[in-house]
Amino acid sequence: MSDRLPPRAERRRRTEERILGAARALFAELGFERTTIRAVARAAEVDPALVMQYFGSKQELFRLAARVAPPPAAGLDADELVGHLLGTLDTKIGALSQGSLAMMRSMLTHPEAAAAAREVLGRQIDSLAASIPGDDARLRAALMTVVMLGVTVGHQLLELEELRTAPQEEIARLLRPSLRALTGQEVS
Amino acid sequence: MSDRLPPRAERRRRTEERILGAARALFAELGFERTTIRAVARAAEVDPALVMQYFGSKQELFRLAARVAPPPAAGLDADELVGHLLGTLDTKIGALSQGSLAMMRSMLTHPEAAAAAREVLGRQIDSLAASIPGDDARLRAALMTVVMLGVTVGHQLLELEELRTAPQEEIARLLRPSLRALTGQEVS
DNA sequence: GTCTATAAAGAGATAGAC
DNA sequence: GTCTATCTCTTTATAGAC
Repeated sequence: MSDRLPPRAERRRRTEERILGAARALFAELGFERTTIRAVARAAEVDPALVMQYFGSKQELFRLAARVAPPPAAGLDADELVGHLLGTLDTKIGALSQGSLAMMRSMLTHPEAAAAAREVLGRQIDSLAASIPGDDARLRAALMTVVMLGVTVGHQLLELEELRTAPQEEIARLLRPSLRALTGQEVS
Repeated sequence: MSDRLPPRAERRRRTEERILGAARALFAELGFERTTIRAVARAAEVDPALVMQYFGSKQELFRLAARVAPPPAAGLDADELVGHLLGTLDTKIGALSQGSLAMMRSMLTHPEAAAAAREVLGRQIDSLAASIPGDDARLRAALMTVVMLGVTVGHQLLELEELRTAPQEEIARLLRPSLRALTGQEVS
């Protein structure tokens, strides 16, 4: 145990992180089924057996790679709400986190990804519903959530030409009144 | 060649149709990768080799099973447009055609399904854009399309609780102003 | 025409050498 | 600790018996 950076643990941590990064990228691009342990290992420049050694199974590797950050806190009014949702359209550089993309890519075909998606979307619905008045707040919140889901799927995963080439602000500008309508507020 | 229903051709046609039906159901539920020729054959009560004999490959079977009806013609005003879109929310009985569901289930993970989805959505965008005025008609049409996509994915494929339990008319009622806003019309 | 048997390929996972 | 080699399983697809 030298008291410089301990090469053992530190190197291991970095290798794990490199593998996870490669896994995120491949899962996000290809989905669970078409991504192989071998391909992840190749991309991370390690031996396939090492991936298994570190993560135990492909399933577990996916579980860690597709982990998604919890949505930011709630307690906003309707205007702030819409602004925040539109802000998540960070088409800009890194787009969505690779982890979220990995989860979304497989959410229609992989049971565990589907469960994760339902949970994340459910939390977003809870969060939005808390800021919307009325009996139908939950349904409105669910619709706002799937509207954003549709835009994200169309843009990031299907890469529809019309959305890919439009500036983010333009999309946000057109979407804002549409989301506002779902909050049940009158047009201000 | 008797001149009653020729048993040969007719029986073959029916068997093909039974296989296609089973394939649609399984592809719609599980997606391309997790659906096996064996499972399709079992569901259709035929021999796996027969499926291959009739359709040549799993790819070709999917191509036929995931064929989707072309969208109905255009030429409507904005109001009719929104009404028509909301009408396609046929949550009622058969939901969407099994073929469309099969295509959508795999659109994020199967290259051919993705291409088919882009084509179908592209045609819908064309159709909608023709009825919307303004320079940004195509972007507006694309947003309307992905909004409906998000609702359908959330409802039919992810089966989000809030959408599953809501009556179709309620969803349509809340969604209408939101879609209207995307057409660029003033609220009437 | 229909099915049995099998070929061929690719995957995840594991045991043991170094 | 890392990798070589392999095991085992499952799949699509095919060839040939009946």
